[in-house]
Amino acid sequence: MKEKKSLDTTTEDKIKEAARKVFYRKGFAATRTRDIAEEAGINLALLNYYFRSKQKLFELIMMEALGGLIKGLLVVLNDEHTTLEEKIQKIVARYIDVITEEPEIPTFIVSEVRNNPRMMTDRLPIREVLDNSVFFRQHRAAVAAGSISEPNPIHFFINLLGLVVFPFIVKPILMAGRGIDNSEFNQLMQERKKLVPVWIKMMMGS
Amino acid sequence: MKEKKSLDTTTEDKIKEAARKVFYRKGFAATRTRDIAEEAGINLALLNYYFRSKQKLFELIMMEALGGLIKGLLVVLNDEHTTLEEKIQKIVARYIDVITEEPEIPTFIVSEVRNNPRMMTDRLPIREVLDNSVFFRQHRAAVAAGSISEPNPIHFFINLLGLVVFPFIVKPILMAGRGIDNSEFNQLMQERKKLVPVWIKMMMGS
DNA sequence: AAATTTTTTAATCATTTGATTAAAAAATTT
DNA sequence: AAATTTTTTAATCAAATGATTAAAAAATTT
Repeated sequence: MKEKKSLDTTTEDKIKEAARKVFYRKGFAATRTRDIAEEAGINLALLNYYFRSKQKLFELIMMEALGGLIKGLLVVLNDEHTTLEEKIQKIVARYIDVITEEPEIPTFIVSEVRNNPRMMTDRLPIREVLDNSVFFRQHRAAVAAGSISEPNPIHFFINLLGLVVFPFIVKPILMAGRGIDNSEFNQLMQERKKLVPVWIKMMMGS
Repeated sequence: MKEKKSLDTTTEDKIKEAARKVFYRKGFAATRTRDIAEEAGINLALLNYYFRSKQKLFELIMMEALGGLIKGLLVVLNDEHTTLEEKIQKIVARYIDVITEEPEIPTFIVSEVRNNPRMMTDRLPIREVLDNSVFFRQHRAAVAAGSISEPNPIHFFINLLGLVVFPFIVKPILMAGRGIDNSEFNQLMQERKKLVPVWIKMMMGS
């Protein structure tokens, strides 16, 4: 019989959280299993004891990261009771909040997908899910009705996502290159919760 | 006396080009010096003979990449004889062309700057150069005149850059997740040469 | 063409790194 | 509390990897 013994956290969780932190910050290739062990304050062998290998541990972290982001998105995207405009507001606000909590996640995903693009496709049928979403049905309807001028949903989606995510991707450059510190950056992102939906409306609207 | 003996290319250049290719694709940490040697078709020891170390070779590639991007930008940004609007058009068109030639460069830079943010600041005084550019003088003038509604130049610049660069960053996701192939992607980017300046005007204009 | 310098190669080193093992320690069951 | 199972540790392995060396080959100079 297995028992939950969450005196603080279990060893397994400590390792997973340490791995997440280090992988997010440095990526798979630059991460040493010893970095993770040290971060978690455990013996190196425990990592392999609980997770078999660095690769396996990494895949777990990556799938949880992708899964978390996508699941949250789909809930909003498939809400039958909100307008397109409301969905945009929700997506923007939610993603800015989620990524503010874990600012390294976009670069982490982008970097790792570069090395292994099949990661995205092999496990999740993104395309079908997106195309059949309420969101894109509403988008097509808006295009047909003439209230959205740019007909290509790819441009629409890239712009929406880019205006939200790109600032986090260049955050290190902004912080190093301009004199922007963390709280200043976060304030800018909070501003964008209101700004991005307005901008999108201005851009894509007729 | 040194002689140019460009029978095709010199060994040194072969190594540098191979290094560029491999570093761009896989990043510093995931690149093995043996990968570079193989790509260049040379003996491994030659890499160290010509460039001392992997690290030195990498820094050379990175500085050339950054330098190329920034130098091209500054020329446009500081042209006294073009309007703000014309500058935006030029920046968008130029960057889309340059990055289309070398689509991996944005993710390369973003990934590596994450691991070493001081790379950006230590060698190039980005901040001063940007703030004193004709471009931002014109931007401030446009804000003062009321023809641009969003006063914060950071938002302005992030949006401009993001609308251009972000698609390339998520290109692997688009190609894997959606059924977009290379020529389709490039066509979309060519479309954006016209679209982005219009969008920017709609977004940021009053 | 002999001498010298530059370039290239094969072999090897020393470290790093992911992973395993055998034994100790702790927890759980009987 | 003895036996068993689970968790943790220290030591070590084998492969990968950045770098060096000494010698060979090629090019250049004298």
